[in-house]
Amino acid sequence: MRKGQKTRTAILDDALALASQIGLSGLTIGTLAERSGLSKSGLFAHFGSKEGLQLAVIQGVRQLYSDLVFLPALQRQPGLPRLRAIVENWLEWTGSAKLPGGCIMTAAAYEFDDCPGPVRELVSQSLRELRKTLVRSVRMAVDAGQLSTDADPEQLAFEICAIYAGAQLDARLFDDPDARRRALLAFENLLDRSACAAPPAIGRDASASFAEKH
Amino acid sequence: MRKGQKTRTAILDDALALASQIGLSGLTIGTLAERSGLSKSGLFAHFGSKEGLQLAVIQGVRQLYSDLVFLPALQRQPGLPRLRAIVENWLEWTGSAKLPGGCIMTAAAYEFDDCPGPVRELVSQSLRELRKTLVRSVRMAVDAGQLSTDADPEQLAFEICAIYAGAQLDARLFDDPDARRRALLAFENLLDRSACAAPPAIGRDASASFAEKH
DNA sequence: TGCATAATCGAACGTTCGTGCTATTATTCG
DNA sequence: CGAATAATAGCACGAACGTTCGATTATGCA
Repeated sequence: MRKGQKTRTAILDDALALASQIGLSGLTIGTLAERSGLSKSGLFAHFGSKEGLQLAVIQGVRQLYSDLVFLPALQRQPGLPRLRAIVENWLEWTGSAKLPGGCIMTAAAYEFDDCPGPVRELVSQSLRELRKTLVRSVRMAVDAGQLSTDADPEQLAFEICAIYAGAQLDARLFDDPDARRRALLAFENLLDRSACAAPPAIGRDASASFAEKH
Repeated sequence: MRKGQKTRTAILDDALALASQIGLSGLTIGTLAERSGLSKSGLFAHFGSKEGLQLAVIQGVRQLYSDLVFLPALQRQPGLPRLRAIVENWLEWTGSAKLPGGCIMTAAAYEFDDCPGPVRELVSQSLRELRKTLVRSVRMAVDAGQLSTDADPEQLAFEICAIYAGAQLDARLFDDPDARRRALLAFENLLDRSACAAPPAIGRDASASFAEKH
């Protein structure tokens, strides 16, 4: 790898950490340069503009999402096990990624939702893809007979995303250590609702047991 | 009312609209002064500092919340009707308030969740109060026999907040006109889960009918 | 009406912002 | 090794930032 690429990667590592704390627009070339041990102009040359830096950060986040959330989940069986893995990985990916200030993508979504431009577009597209992945996972679970055919994949995917966004707030704004547990419980409640028409009698015990274990 | 108070109120109106689009830290004294037809220093004198302006904006949002979401809901019977009113009002309050760029409080929550200081504290405290109000409303519904005694008020309140946060993203980032409908559906699903142990047989029809109507 | 006081303005401060340039130092490869 | 090229530093720029202060105008009450 060329030297330039190496420093660019190093810069982005710092940029992700910084952006997770102060946001994408709060991210400043001066402070980032100082933190990375480069001159302002030296750092600037790597991205061409502040917007270029912001886009690079988001691409970095996408890469991390992929590596820490989706790829590991592919090891699990399609359907419910994989969907559960995605949600579990998702809920702790900022920890694994050593991001000191929570999910950059979610914060950017709220930050740029009314600021037209390439950044908003990239964030929007990224989250749409994530949503599609969730929808597909739910569909697989339905096809595998693990969720009821009455389940509404789009609605479920929406609610899963909502749970994630809510968990972020509880964890970071309220400093609530129970946020993850609460989110997982909400997720399992979601699955219960769409559970397969089970052997009559006390049919919801099997899926409810998961939430109790965690 | 003194003249000063009047202009201060006018400034805050513009500030709320602006902050809803570009965020609390994006909000700038220069642009706000221009938009309000005041000089920078003239506007500055009303708030003493940028942080003072930000705090005033959040106080303004709290006032609007109160006027548009909670107070009208107090007209309804305690319990489920009031809880439903809160959620419905909440989901459309930014529209009623003519805020062009979505919910300032939610955006501020993600913006400041890692930035210690009075702003973060005020946002955090405001959302905690909102949460408590929801918990109380759920409890009333339980006491009134409208929700099962098995219902977990804290968990329900968490999920309601999550739904709201999720709806914001769908509406503003995805420009999805179905966001509100989806959110209300998620809410009704939540209530279904905690529905009272009903006259056996097909006990979930009464509460499900609401979602179908909307 | 007159006077104390409140409200607003204008200009300036020192910083920091993003962004160009030109030079200089490193790295890569024939 | 030496030449071509990549990578970085240094410096400067205009603009905008939050903030201060003294001057000026408008307001409200005796």
